[in-house]
Amino acid sequence: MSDTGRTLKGLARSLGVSAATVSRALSGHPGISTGTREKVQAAARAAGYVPNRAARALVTGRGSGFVGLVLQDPGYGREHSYLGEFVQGLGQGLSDHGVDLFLAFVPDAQAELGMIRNIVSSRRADGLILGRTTEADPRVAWLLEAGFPFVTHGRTDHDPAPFDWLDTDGAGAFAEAFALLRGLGHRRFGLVSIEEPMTFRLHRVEGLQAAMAGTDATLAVATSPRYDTDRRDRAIRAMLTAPDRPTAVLCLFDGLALAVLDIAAELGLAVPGDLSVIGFDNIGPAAHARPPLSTFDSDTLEAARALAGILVARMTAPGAPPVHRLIQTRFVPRASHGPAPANT
Amino acid sequence: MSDTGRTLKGLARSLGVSAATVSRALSGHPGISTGTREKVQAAARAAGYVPNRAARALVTGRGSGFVGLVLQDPGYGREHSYLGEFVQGLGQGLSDHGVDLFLAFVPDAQAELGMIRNIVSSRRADGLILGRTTEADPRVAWLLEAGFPFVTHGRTDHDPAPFDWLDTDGAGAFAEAFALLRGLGHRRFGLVSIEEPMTFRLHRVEGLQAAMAGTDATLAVATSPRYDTDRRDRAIRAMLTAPDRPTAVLCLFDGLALAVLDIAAELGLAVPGDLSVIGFDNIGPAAHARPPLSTFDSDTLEAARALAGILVARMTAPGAPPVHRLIQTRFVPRASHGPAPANT
DNA sequence: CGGATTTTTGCAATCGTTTGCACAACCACC
DNA sequence: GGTGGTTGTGCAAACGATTGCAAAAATCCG
Repeated sequence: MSDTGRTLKGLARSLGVSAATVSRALSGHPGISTGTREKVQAAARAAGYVPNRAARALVTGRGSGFVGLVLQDPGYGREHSYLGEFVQGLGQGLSDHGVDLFLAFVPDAQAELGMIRNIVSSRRADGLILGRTTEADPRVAWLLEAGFPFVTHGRTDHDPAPFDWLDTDGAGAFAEAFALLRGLGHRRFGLVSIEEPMTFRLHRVEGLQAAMAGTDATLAVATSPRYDTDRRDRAIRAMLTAPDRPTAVLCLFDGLALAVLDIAAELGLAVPGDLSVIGFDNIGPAAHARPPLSTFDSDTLEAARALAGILVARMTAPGAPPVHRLIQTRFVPRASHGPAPANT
Repeated sequence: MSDTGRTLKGLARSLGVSAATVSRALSGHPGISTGTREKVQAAARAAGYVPNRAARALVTGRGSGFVGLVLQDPGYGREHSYLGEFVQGLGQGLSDHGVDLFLAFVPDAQAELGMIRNIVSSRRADGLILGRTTEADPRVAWLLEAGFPFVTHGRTDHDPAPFDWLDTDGAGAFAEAFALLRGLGHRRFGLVSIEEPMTFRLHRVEGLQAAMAGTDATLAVATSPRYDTDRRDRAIRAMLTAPDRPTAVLCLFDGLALAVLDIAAELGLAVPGDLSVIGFDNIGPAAHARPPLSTFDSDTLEAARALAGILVARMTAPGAPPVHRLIQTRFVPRASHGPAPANT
């Protein structure tokens, strides 16, 4: 047999010991003499032995060594820079713990749920990361019932949540943006948002409304389905051509803000002279927009890395109390906001 | 036992047949009567049975159902939009074939090679995708020797290559760019490039040089290490302030072109009045640059999807002749190029 | 130096699936 | 109703690792 060094058994044979001894020596189990342990470890290293993952996973029942991330195909849409950053952060965070990231792509929400079930049943992953949470998220409900380790990026309507989550403080950011613009003399505000019941929308809007409460500021809202650019543009155009158009517009995320910038230019509105615009996320194009977009940086990379850490901790200690982490954002002032126009 | 429906054996027991029969019925093997087959399939569906991947992989020796992509950490640098698009394309292409994508992150080239060896030895993946090839790529050499299925995005110096690759026709694009600018009256050209021996650099530069041969056009070259923005900016600045500065600059990729745009603005050079700039890749920010960047679109998403298809084909037919695919680029004319200045 | 104790090691079962081979059942034909 | 040929099914041995339990070896102690 030529499997010397490739398999446990082969390695054991070439050393004249049993497979059990080799296994214990390599995994640092007690009950192995220091001499044998060192001999085995040296031989394993020399032979370049790497345990077969499938075999290990099979016997231990867990330990595929993967963490899964299920992505809806149009979900991250053309938001590739976000996806790239998120994935890279996760990968970095996981590789510190010797875990690999596995990605599954599905066409829609229903397929996503099916895929999650499939992953759990086939034991293809030891844990899952859920992005883009909704208020009543069926994925969360199912995983909770299945008792499978997971962490969400974003909150749901559970309170307190019996699972781990990490979220960015959108409410705080929007309150901060309001205060800033208010201080610059703005009184008529606009909000460009989406229709989907994502929790990040909820929190940002609530943060804004809470900050506005008690002031004499007004709010016009433009919403559209997330991936319908036509309706989005129509809604924005309507908002900007209304009689009492806002002088300051907050956008749920940068993609919307960039659209506002384009439409403002098309309508002959000067930014920030006539109109202030503030986004959220600080995606790549924001810095290169005309004018460069003022926005909030949520450090996706770092958030993803933290998510990875939380999940790994959960997988190793299933019983630990849930971890909830709210990440503060950082305002990135660029050139798309300024004082309210004089004639207001 | 409560494993009815969760495992093959349990399913078999509840049906009163043997595990072998269930296995054959589900995997469509011949020699099973239609009646039993349908009964088994129905029961499996009803019970939501999903085969355990580890067990299957263990017995078949292959078939972990994963394809691996190893990424160097600073490798894709801040090029997250590229990474996101690439990963998404791969995922889409693979999921069509029931294969999942798995990502491993490593800090440097040496670790990457180690990781590849590790993946192959542990049978964690059935195939690998290699990005960012260099001319003499050690990963390729090793995988070739190991006889492990892989496909590269980009060529190496093998000719003809005894493996599958897919690449974008950078030579063609740069020749096209030269012809275009030449037709607009430009005679003094600049090239902003990097120092690393990536094959995409080689091909683009060769394409440009071949197109220039026999003309009276001149070429100034600015190079720097890929991720050293200081040296990059100094090199660009030197090129643009030289006595006979170029009137048209080709950039190896968009990131460099955006830097050229910034530096030109800083130096008071009008684009495209004084200087034409053309990039490559058509990344997100290119469309939002000032002025919007003329560039070449290589449709990363589609390329990645094609890569996935090539790899799956290779995994199922290891002996087939190597596939080589050169993807044509599409010029995206925007506002950063124009006729040569009059006083030249 | 013999027995008790502790250490070190090996045996064998197990995880869930696939698959070669043998066997049972059925049909048809002479 | 034997013989021969299909067909459909089950038995059992893998795949490569982990681990409870028992046996063997080493150590200790009086």
